Amino acid sequence: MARRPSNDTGTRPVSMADVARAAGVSQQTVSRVANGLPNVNKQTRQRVQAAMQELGFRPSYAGRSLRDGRYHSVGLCVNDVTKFGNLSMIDGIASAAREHNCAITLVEMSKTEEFSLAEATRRMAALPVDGIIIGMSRMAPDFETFDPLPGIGTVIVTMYAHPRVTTVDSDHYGCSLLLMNHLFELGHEQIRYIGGPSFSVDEQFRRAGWQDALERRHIKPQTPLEGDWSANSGYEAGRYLAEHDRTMTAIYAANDQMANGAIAALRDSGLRVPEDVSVVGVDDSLDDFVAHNELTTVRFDLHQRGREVFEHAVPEAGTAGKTVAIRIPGQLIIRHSTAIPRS
Amino acid sequence: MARRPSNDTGTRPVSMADVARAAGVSQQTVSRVANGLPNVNKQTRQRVQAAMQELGFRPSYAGRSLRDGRYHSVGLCVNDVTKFGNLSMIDGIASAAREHNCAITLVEMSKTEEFSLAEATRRMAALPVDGIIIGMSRMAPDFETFDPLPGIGTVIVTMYAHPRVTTVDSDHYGCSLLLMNHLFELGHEQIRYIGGPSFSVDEQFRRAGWQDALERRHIKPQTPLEGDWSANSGYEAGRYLAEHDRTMTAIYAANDQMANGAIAALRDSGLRVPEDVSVVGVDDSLDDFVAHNELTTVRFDLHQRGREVFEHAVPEAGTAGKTVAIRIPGQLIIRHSTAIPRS
DNA sequence: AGTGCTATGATAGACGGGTTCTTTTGTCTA
DNA sequence: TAGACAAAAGAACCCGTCTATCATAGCACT
Repeated sequence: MARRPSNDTGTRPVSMADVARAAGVSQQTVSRVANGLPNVNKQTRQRVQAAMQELGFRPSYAGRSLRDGRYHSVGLCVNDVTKFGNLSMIDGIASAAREHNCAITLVEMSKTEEFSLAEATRRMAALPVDGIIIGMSRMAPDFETFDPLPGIGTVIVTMYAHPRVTTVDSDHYGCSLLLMNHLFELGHEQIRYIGGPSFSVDEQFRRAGWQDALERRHIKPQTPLEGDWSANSGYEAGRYLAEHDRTMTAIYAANDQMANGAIAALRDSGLRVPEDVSVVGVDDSLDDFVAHNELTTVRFDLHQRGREVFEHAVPEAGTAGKTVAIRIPGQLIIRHSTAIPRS
Repeated sequence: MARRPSNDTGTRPVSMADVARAAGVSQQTVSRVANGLPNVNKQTRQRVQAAMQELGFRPSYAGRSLRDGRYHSVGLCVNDVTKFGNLSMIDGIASAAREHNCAITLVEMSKTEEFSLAEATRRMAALPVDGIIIGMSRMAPDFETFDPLPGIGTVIVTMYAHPRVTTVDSDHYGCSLLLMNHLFELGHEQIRYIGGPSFSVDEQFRRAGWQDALERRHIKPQTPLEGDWSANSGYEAGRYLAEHDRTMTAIYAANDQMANGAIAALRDSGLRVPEDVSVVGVDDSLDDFVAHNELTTVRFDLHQRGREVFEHAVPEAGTAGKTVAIRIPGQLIIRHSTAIPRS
C-alpha cells in the first residue's frame, strides 16, 4: 500500500528531526526549544525557532499521545445531533471540555439503526479519547448487561441508574413534580398530559412524574396522549383534548414545542390560555422562536450537567472509582400560561 | 514526573505485547489475528482472541495513527454550538463524516473572545485531525492575511471567497434573490428588510441580496432594520414597521425566527398576513416549534453543504490542490405567508 | 528423498515526541 | 595552568502498531 513518503522530498509532515537537521542541531535540542526548557544557548534557540517557522513544524499529535498516554479529548456519542436534548448536551459538554482545555470527539450513530451501548463503546474506544460519554435518549437493548471497558471512564447520559456505570442527567422526573406542584397550588386537579414518543427515556420519566404526582393526591390520571415532540403533534393533541375533555383545567406538555402547539390548538378551539386552561411545558426552548414567550416551564442547567458528565468521564485527579447516578434538578420558570382555574 | 507504569501490574492500557505474552505467541501473531490476516492456525487464532478478550485489549489509537499518519477525524471549530447556523453545520458534517467512517473533533471557541483564524487553526492543528474546518460566522480580523497551514486540508465555512483557502457555504446571497423574485412576481415592490446583527456574515450577504434585487428593479431600498435573529427582535421590528410604513406590502426577515416574530407583531397591529402584508424568512427552521407553519422561506440542503465541506477538508484521492469557493443554492419553499399585495 | 506449502517465531525498523543519561564545551577560580 | 563546575548538546531508548525479512519447523504429496 502507498505509505506516505519517509524521505525528505515528500509531503510528510515536518518532524523534530527535520528541524534539527535544518538548524544543524540534535533532535533533543529542538525538543528543548519546543517545550521552552532551559539550558539552550540564546542563539541556538533562535536558530531552531527560525527553522521551525520556516519548515512549518508542528508537533505530532500521535507521537505526543503515544508518549504521554493522554489524548486531551473526550468521546461523545449521540444518535441525532439536531434533537434539542442532544444539542444541549453537546453545548454543555463543549463548554466543560473547554474549561479543561479539552476537545470533543463526536460520533453520531446512524439515526435509524438500532443503538447498543456495546457498539457505541466499541466505536468510541477506537478513537482518541480519554473518556466516553454516551447519550442514551432511548433505552438501549443491552443496558442491563452492559459492562464498561476497563481503563477508560464511561458515563451514560440518562435517567436510568446502572450498577456499573455512572449515569448523569437532568432530572426529568423531578421537573414534572415542580410543574405539577405549581399547578396544584393554583388549584388544578384535572391535568392532562401530552407526552413525547414512548420510546424516549426523557418521556418515560416526565410521564412517570406526572402520574405519580396525581396519584399521590389520589387523582386518577386520564389517558396520556403521545406526540413526537413537535409543535404540530402538540396541536393535534390539544385539539383533541379541547373537543373531548370538558373537565380538564390544565395541560402538561412534555416539552415546550408541543406546549406551544397545544396553546395554538386551544385558542383555535375558542379556549383562552390561561383563563380557561393552563398550559406548562419543559425545556425553556421557545425564546428564540416565539415572540413574547409566556409559557411556564422548567429550565435545566445544561452547563452544569455538561460539567458533571465531563468530570465523571475524565476524572481529573483520583476522583475515579465509585459509580454514581446524578440527577440535576431543573428550575421552575413561571410565566403567564398558568393561572387559577375557572371554577 | 509520574509516568504511567510500564510493568504489568499498573493501569497502562493493554498492548499487543501483553496479549502475546498471555497467549504464549509472538507479537506478530497477535498482529495477524488483530488484523484478520491469513496464515494463522485456527486454534492459535482462538487462543489469541481469548487472551484479547480477557485482557481487554484495544489497539492504541496513538500507535496506529503514528504509523499510518491518519487520524480518521476531522476538526471542526465553531464559536457557539447552539446557534442555528452552527448546529446545522455540525449536523451536516457529522453525517458526511460518518459516511467516510470518520469522527469529528469539535472545538468550541470562547463565545466572547475575539475569533481569529490563525488562533483557531493553531488549536485545531494540535489535535488529531486530518482536515480543518472553521465556521466563520463573523468576519475574522485576519481573514485577508490568513495563510492555511501547509500539509493539512483547510476549509472555511463562509460566503466570502479567499485566494488561498477553499470556502464553502450555503448561498446566503442567492436565497435573497429567490425570495425577492418570488415577491416581485406576486407584484410586491415595497419590501422592507429585517436583518440579523450586522457583524454576521450571513446577515451581510442576505442583506446585500435584498438590496441588489431592489436596485436591479430601480426601487430604492428603505432603511433595513437590525435584529438579533430572535423572534422578539423580529417582533419589535415588525411593530415598528407596522406603525411607521404605510406603503410597505412585504417584509423579508433574514431568518424564520424573526419572521415569526414579525408576523405576530403585524397581527397585533391589526394587519393581516398575507392579505395586507406578505412575510418571508430563511432557514425553514420553524416546523418543530410552531404549529401549522405557514411561512414562505428558503431551505438549505445542509447535508450537501456538510459533504462539500468535509470532502474539501479531507480530500480523499488526489482531489486536493485547487482553491475553490462553493456556494450551495437554497430551495424556495412557498407556503401561505405570501400573497398578491393589496392594491 | 525431495518439493512445496502453512504456521509461527525472531528480529528489526519506521513513525515522532519526550526523558534520561552522558558527553562535550566553555567559563571561572585558585 | 589545572581543576571545578555549569551550560549546551548529543546518544540512546521508550511508548505501541504494523510491516518486512528471514528462519525454522511441520506436514502432505509425489
